[in-house]
Amino acid sequence: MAVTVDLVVLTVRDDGSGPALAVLLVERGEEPFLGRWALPGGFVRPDEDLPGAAARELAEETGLPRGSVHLEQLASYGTPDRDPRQRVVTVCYLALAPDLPTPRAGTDAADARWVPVARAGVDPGPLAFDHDRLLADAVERARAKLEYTPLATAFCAEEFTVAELRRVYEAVWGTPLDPRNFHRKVTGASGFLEPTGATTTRDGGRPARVFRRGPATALHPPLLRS
Amino acid sequence: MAVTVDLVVLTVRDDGSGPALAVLLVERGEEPFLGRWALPGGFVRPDEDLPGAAARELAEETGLPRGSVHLEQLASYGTPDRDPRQRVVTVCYLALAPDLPTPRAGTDAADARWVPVARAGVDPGPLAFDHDRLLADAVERARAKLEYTPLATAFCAEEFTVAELRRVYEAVWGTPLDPRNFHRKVTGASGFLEPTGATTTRDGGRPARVFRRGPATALHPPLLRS
DNA sequence: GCAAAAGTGTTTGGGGTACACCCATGT
DNA sequence: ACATGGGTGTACCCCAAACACTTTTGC
Repeated sequence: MAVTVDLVVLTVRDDGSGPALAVLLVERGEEPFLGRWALPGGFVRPDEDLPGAAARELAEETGLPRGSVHLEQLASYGTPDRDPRQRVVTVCYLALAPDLPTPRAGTDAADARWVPVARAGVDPGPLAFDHDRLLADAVERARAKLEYTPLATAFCAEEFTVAELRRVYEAVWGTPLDPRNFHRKVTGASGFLEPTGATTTRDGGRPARVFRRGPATALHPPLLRS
Repeated sequence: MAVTVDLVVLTVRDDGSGPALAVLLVERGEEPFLGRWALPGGFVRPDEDLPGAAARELAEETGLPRGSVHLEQLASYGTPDRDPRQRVVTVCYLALAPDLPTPRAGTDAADARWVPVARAGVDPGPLAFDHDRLLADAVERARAKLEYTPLATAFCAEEFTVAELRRVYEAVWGTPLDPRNFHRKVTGASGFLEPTGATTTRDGGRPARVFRRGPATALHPPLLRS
């Protein structure tokens, strides 16, 4: 029985009509499902643990330093026929990254690119294996986690403004938020944001204060989608 | 590489000082960790999926009909040295059951019993493998899920009173709750409880209305520990 | 009657939404 | 001066905590 890790790498990037949630997909260069789009992933090696395997695959696909990406286990999938070659149990990981350059294709992939989640699994057809389901589960988990954890900062650069953080929430949830109330809520949640003291005018208008993520691991009170 | 499922089976039962959260443990009858207490579990067979393997192990250990127990996947653990025999990745499942008779020992277990979670891993020493960690993760998940899902009903018999449901929450969370506000909240959450029309005086005092679980899958609004 | 538990009403405070308003910059 | 976005103040509403109070049984 083989064990793999699959990665749902999400980011927020402009898709032509404003910031949108996007997922990293690779075009398979081998059978099965040759030519189909799939989540990046690969086999767990005998000497590495599960988070280690996920981090290795992530580094191979994105070339990112390990510390700059949030990585968290989601769930495992092991239907006997999910891989036609042999019995494979896969452990799915969720990775959240700031807007990255277009990734390079990994060793066993023909191509790799960011795809808006609204089009993934639809536009060039369903994903390989059961990856449509993995992706749907991951997106729902990410949406829920933004409510009660400071995870949205994982989509931002190290330093960011409240408006940039708000655009992350709006992209992931797909809803517009009131800028004034959003500002009050996130600056009021203790440990969520730490002011750097700097300001920026990169968004135009009055200069915005610049923050970095604070030490909090949960949001009190939570931000609700309502 | 081998794949197993491990089960954290939780129930609420009287431990001498009122209702308390308890976990099903088995005494290992084989090496490794012979004589130590552990979570029930076993290898996934080549022809069964992960939920199927969990349900089979659960039935072998408790003898319960499959429909009466809530079963949900928690997480996977695969540190290379967690089993001294060979590389094993385990998928941990959480099962919630109403108060059951003392279970029979399974095929490869010397003994099986309910242990209050406060004593598990402490009283006769640490559990086998990394099961202390699995248990801690599972208990935290169960506590969190009671807040925003109707899962507490899985600890109750098919028909129950509001007070019985409240004692479940108090046992799992370890906090006393105001009976009046609790009553208003659970009866007000749409789809949580369905009245049967019957009443009972098994708790003494004024007769209590009897309920069964409703169709809701999430609680609006949630019950918060705060 | 009295104890015990079920269930309801009422007060009060905190947090959410909606939105008016002011602030600080670029052009 | 004006547009643009940052940030604050405030009124209103809903819900949750706290607790007084009524209801319905067993003994």
